[in-house]
Amino acid sequence: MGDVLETAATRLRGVGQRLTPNRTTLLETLAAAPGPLTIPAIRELHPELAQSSAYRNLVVLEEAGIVHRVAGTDEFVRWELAEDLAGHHHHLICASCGRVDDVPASAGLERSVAAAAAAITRATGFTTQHHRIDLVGVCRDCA
Amino acid sequence: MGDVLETAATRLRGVGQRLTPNRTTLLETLAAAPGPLTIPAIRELHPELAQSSAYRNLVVLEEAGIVHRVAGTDEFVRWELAEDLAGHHHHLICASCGRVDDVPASAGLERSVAAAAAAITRATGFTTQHHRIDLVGVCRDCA
DNA sequence: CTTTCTGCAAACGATTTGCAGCAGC
DNA sequence: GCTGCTGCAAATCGTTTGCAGAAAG
Repeated sequence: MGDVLETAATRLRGVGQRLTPNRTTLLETLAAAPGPLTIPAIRELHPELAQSSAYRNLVVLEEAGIVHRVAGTDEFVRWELAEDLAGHHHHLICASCGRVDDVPASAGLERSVAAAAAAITRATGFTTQHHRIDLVGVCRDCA
Repeated sequence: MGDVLETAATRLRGVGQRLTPNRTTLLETLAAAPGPLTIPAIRELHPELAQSSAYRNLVVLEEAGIVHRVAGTDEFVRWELAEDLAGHHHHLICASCGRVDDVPASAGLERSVAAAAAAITRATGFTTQHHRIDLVGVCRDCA
């Protein structure tokens, strides 16, 4: 975590920005979460954070390459730490309650995806930079 | 295609609705597309379709299990035929132009995903119903 | 002091909805 | 007729932005 903040400070400075208290709060919140969070969820944990600051700072953090925007199933955008800070992972999406949790990527699966991506590049000319795997189902709590 | 319309008519009737000209247009457009479409894209192909009718009818078709809503990278929701009508596939998402194309799923990859899903159920209690794999990169045209 | 950051309130834009008229049964 | 469908225009709501003051360097 201290690591995340330090990296964040460096990357922000590289874009001419500072690591402010609001931004620290955002990063600590995302780092502690089991999966990507919506802005309402973040603000529920930290009501003192003004809505506009949350939105604005997440955009700044995104431009600095520290956080990442994730599209879920519902109408809310979700945010998580960038993969080089949080590690590569996939998402478990509960179709019943909308909750999104991280799962570490398995080596076998990664290998299969890489092989498929290579075949696609050969066949279509599409170059894969990264991938996104979501398992949609029912979480333990909703079962 | 005639098949799709016939199935659609049946499923709509099951929900107390009809297969109208507007709905037929929507389904034909989605069936002919190489990937999921945004509503603006659909309306560009068929400007005679009123915006509200497009939104409203896609919701009806979704409730009837004929089409499916997919979240992309940009702010627009995209629509495609339900998987039992279009076949299981994954998505190539161009990070540069936002375009989304379908690719057939490879058997090896599907096997790996199934194995990973089984391991996750054992470890976390999450039950996977289906999955979503997106390869994000640069399409041939943007390269 | 200059520049960035903040929070309020207003603006934006994709999507949804109310309503009056039209079409299918 | 009754019920559902359509299109217009207005409302909704997550998100973005303008602006004036506060904080950092």
